Amino acid sequence: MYTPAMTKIPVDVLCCEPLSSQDFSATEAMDLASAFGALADPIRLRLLSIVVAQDETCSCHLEGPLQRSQPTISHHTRVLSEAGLISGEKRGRWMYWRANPERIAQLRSVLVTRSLATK
Amino acid sequence: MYTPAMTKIPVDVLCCEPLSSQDFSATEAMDLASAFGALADPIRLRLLSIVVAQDETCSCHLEGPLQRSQPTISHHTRVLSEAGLISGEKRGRWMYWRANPERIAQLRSVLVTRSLATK
DNA sequence: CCTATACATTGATACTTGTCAATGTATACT
DNA sequence: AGTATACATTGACAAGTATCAATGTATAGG
Repeated sequence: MYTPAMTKIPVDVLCCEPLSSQDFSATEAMDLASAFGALADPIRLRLLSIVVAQDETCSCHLEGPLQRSQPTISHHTRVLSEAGLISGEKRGRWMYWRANPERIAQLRSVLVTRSLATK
Repeated sequence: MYTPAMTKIPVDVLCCEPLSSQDFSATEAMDLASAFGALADPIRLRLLSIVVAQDETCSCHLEGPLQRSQPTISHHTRVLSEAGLISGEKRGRWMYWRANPERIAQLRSVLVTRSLATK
């Protein structure tokens, strides 16, 4: 609302308190943003959901449920892996993927509803 | 590991159990992916961190800390708003932003380390 | 060796995105 | 009315991305 008494108050006070500090450093924000970027694709979200739900998941069993070609699945596992969300181990001809709970928990800890400084 | 006894076992058993169900529907994954996409930018992460830490945040006090032009700030608040992560209210000439705790909590609940089905 | 398999890489294409200058719009004060 | 302010929108451009066909690489079995 706007009352006549406010008309003489300086603009920055009228608007809101100026911001003094930031919770994230620029580099920290870049790392987290790229990790969230790995989750910013429906195929990768469903892929991660499958990997999390299972102890180990073979790449060969992702193409079917996710309805994507082998190179595309390989691309998505690579993105999730480089984001630190999953880790792969090759045994024989097969590639096995596991979720990285610590990294997932780190992203979860960022999604607070009070202040991101209390992470 | 690979033992001689395994050599006669069919490939799909050797590899791992085939996947039967999926935790996310395609449409559900798309909604969540776009929301995570809103977090996939360091400027927006820092912007959200500021908005969460304060009761209300005026757009005019974001350009300085985030070192971005006014149209760019407007763009990012719009992306976060359309993702449901923040809500804006215009009072007079100023735009005030608040965090949406429910939406943030929804994203947090997706980042589980056991099974995404138990969200 | 030779073939088949599982996955990675490359190349190409269409689409999306972050950024800002320029411009538009609504509000507030004179 | 006229001017200044706060923000949104448009347009343009460079950079990034999701996808798959084609190809490369390593492993397993005959």
